[in-house]
Amino acid sequence: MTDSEALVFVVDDDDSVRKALARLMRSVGLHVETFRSAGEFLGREPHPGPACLILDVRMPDLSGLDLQKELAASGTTLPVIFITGHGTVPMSVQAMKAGAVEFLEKPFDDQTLIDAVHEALKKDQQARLKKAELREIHERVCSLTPREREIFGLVVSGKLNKQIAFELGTSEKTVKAQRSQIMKKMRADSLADLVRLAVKVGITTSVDQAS
Amino acid sequence: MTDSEALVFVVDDDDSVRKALARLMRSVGLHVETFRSAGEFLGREPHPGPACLILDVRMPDLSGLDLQKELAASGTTLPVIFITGHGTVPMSVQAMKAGAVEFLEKPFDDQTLIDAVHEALKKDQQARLKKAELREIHERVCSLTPREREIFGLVVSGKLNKQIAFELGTSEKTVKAQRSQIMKKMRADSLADLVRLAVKVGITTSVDQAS
DNA sequence: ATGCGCATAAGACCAAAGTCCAATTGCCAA
DNA sequence: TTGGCAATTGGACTTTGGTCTTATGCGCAT
Repeated sequence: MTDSEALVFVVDDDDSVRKALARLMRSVGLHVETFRSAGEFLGREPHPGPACLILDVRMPDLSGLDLQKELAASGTTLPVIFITGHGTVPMSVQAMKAGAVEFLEKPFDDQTLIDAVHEALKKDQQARLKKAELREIHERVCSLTPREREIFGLVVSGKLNKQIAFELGTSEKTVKAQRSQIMKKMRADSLADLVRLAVKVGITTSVDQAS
Repeated sequence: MTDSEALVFVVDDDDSVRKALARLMRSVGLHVETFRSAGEFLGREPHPGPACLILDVRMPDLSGLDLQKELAASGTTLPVIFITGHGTVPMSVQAMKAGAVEFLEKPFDDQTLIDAVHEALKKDQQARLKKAELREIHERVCSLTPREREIFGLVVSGKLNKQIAFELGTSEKTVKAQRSQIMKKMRADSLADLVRLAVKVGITTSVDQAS
């Protein structure tokens, strides 16, 4: 699985900045794609591999902070590094609160930006791995029939087959049959595995006991 | 369980600022304790209830950012709100990276600070609840004998009693006996519960299967 | 030395879970 | 309409887990 290489997006309305950043990134072996506006960036199709975004705060139309908000709202979890010529404290605080990896004022040290980019890419890679794992599990959950999903929840809540049967108004036999179906479909080798899968996708039918 | 009330710590070397902040906090019904230096604050004993810290960045001796670092290093997870007269972007970025709730420049809006304090207290409360839960579970784990802990790990990894017995070179009978001891001591009503407890305290003996 | 906790283990027994096979019903799609 | 699939259930049987009781050997502390 040679997944595509790391990619750095640069969004800045200043041509020379874009060129300089692109050169810098390429000088350390990173692929770059540049955009002159937030809107232009939003038009592109998603990148399959690890990526991050270097973003100028001040831009015509949509500002960098607006774009960050936009991305978050659309569920895109791309790590963002801000650069700015005239940054203010409130601006940087807002950006960092919204999850920015770094907020750099021009002129900045090249190495500082490169370090930030590496950190951002690493973060994205981890997020992707986690997301992929969750998607995989979720897919298995989706392969369950509605009834099986229901029983799934009851099983991982620690209920006995007979209890489940009673609650659902069916027979214990049925529960057993579906239970093994669930184990197959979820590819769980043991109840312990099944519970862990349920925890990962946040399935908690029963009352999560407080101390 | 009437746990003690919320408490706001203020650390600032300026007398008038301390007084003003104390008055502001009291005006919204919050208890306050003020300190004129980081060192003085570090000398106090921990507060049992929800708390947060309003911290001036620039102070003689230990700066606010240093104190924040100090606290983190000592395992204290007190939410911090920074206030400063002459803040810079790098300063605020550092503070936010280190987990600060807010970073405000003087003069700031009273309500903004109050909102931040409430947010910080809420955060601390949640952190305390989570920590208390973990401590409780950890205590139960500590009540297990070394052998029981070992079996605990194997049980939640999904192994059968007979497999566990084989791996440990004992008999299945023994494993069963200790297994029920474990369930009692951990106060788990089912294997599912036990697995969830194990997940919470990060017990993963077996290979955590990747997709 | 005497007792206690821990690990060990056996027997007896029951409850629960898993497996294999077989069969029925109901609904959707070809 | 007819075939297929999901959901349902039963029977028979094995394996596993859980409980209770009882008992032994060991090391540590009083």
